[in-house]
Amino acid sequence: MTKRQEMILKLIVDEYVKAAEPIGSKTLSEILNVSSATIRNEMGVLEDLGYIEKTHTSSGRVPSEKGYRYYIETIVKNLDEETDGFFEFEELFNNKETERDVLIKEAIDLLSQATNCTAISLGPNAYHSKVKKVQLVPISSHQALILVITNFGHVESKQITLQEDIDTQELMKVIDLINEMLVDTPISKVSEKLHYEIQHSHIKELLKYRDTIVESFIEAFSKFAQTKYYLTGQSNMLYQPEFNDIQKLREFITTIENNEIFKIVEADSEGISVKIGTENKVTSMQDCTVISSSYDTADGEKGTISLVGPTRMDYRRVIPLMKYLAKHIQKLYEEE
Amino acid sequence: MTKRQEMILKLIVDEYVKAAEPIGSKTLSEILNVSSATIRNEMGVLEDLGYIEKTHTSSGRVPSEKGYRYYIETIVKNLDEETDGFFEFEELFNNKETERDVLIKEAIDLLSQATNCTAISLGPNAYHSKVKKVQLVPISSHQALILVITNFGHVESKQITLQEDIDTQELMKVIDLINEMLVDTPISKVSEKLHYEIQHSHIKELLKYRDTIVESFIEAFSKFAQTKYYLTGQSNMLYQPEFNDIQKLREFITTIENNEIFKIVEADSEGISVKIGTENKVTSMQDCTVISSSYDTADGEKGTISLVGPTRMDYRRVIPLMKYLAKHIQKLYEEE
DNA sequence: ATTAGCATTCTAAATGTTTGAGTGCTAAAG
DNA sequence: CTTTAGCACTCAAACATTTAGAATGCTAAT
Repeated sequence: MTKRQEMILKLIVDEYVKAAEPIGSKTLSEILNVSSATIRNEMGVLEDLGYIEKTHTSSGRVPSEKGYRYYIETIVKNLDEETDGFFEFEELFNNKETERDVLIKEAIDLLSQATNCTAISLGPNAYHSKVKKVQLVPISSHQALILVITNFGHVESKQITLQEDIDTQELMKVIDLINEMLVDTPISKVSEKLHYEIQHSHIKELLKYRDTIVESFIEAFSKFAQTKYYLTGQSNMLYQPEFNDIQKLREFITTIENNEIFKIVEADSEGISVKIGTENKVTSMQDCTVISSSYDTADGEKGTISLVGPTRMDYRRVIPLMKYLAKHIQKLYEEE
Repeated sequence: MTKRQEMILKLIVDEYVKAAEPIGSKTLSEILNVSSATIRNEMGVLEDLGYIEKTHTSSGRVPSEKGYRYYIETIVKNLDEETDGFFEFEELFNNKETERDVLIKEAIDLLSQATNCTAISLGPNAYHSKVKKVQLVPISSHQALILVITNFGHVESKQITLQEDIDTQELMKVIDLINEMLVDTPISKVSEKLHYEIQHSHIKELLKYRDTIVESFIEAFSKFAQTKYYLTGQSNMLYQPEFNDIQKLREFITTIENNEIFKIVEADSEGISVKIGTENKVTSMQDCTVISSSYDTADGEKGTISLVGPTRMDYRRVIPLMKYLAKHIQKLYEEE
């Protein structure tokens, strides 16, 4: 591809992103100061190469998926890291007062607003955190609350109903033992350890109904494995012209409500990943691009932020922004 | 209104609900065994009275809001309480194993599925619960977790950062005092009491940085006041013909995403409330009906379940169902 | 009070017409 | 060999026209 052809491809992408309408030779001839016929010839070549397409015989050109791909790899990747210009975001991250999770949520809100796309944060789960403390709080004569706290301050609780004939003293002793047993155990190992130790300790004799209690514990622990997520800005996106087709709009909303969108988002995502159109496997998303950028937390988990929008999105702005955000969120974890 | 006119109104509503298309005189004449001309005369009367409308000069009739109102007040209200026929729901409520909150969530899911409407559960907040226990759990050298537990087993937590020069011993003493101070205090009174007592106790001298600590406490408590909600089934609803208008669809989604829907839902709602079309104040909802049914919890709070759907919905089935659900959810609270 | 009959009204779908933006190709000019 | 002017051609989108059918209101007869 010649330098000029690349320039034309770049312009087609840029203009199409702005206008949402096929770009004709006349438009480009005005920008490049060559005749429209020349542009047409060059466009013919680009079309043969598969970088651009017509929507019908006599329409202007739009970028193909291959065209976008080229644009991203060649043009966006070579941009100087534009760390500036993200003024609102900087302001956000400079506010040291706000809690980390709240900050992330706000950043995601802002992201969706700034891009008119749907933004998603897939928080790291606490699966590899360690147990800090296990506790039982009685709340009535036959109800109690199991509390589990991790070294990163996550709390999960599970209510249990106590059998009539249980001795509170005994129970407390059991909890103390369990506590001792589990402190500093990674959440992922809890179930295993609990089952094993109980066979070899004197809890076995201590408590008749230990099975139900232990199961309740395990249930409480299993909550840590659930990845927390936050999704926002669907409505921004719906006003984009690609969603003028009512059937597509419905399918998109359905996909989101059924959480199918996470099938796409969770996938691989080492660093930044851009999936254009049919590169996504979920059919209702095949007019969309999904950009995911992941970050590492201190405890070895990975979190991901993602952006879902029409294939026609402003990659030049969005990709650096996503990198910037992931970097800063990672920093939040490192500071802790 | 004569008996026959009422019958015709009922039929128009019933048929329109099924077909989603204006009902003509011919259709009804077949059902009622009178000529279409007779029906036309009666329809003329009903239209003059404002119960039905035409969509254009030569169309069939559709119920007006006034017509729906009459239908609900006169025809639905007089139905024998049809407690049966809610087979799937009964099954749900008979499962005594499941936790209450999960059960409500499942019921709401089923409700939206069974009606093709959006269903919402506005859980009671814990504003009037009482403090059962307050606790501080250190999670690192300069991080700690404030835990607050209510008599109904709700837990809220807030992470705090500890000043370098704080003495853990001192801090624990403060927490003990606060605990003593607050046990059995209703959440709604906590802030007041905390501020008052602290002026009159020796905590004042005990701890330099008590202000930040106290504020963190209050923040943790304030989380109880937030009403928890659950919303499901938007996507079901979008496939209804009233959402063929793309603009309406977009506005509806936006309203939901911005939580504006709660403006409508929360309102009054003693017992069951049915708001038809323009009776709702949010403009994007004026082709919808919102049905809310509330229940009392043991601790004097009110919870609400709501159903949002097109004005053309099957009131005969939905209204008894909503009553049934509210009744059974209330029972869940009473059993505890 | 009911109904048959009929002219009237209006929508929705099918069909035709016009316009303009854009293309590809050819042949001339640089 | 590259660029460009010129022209015939294509197609979508907007607009106008036609047609069929469903429903109406009204009148006059039952």
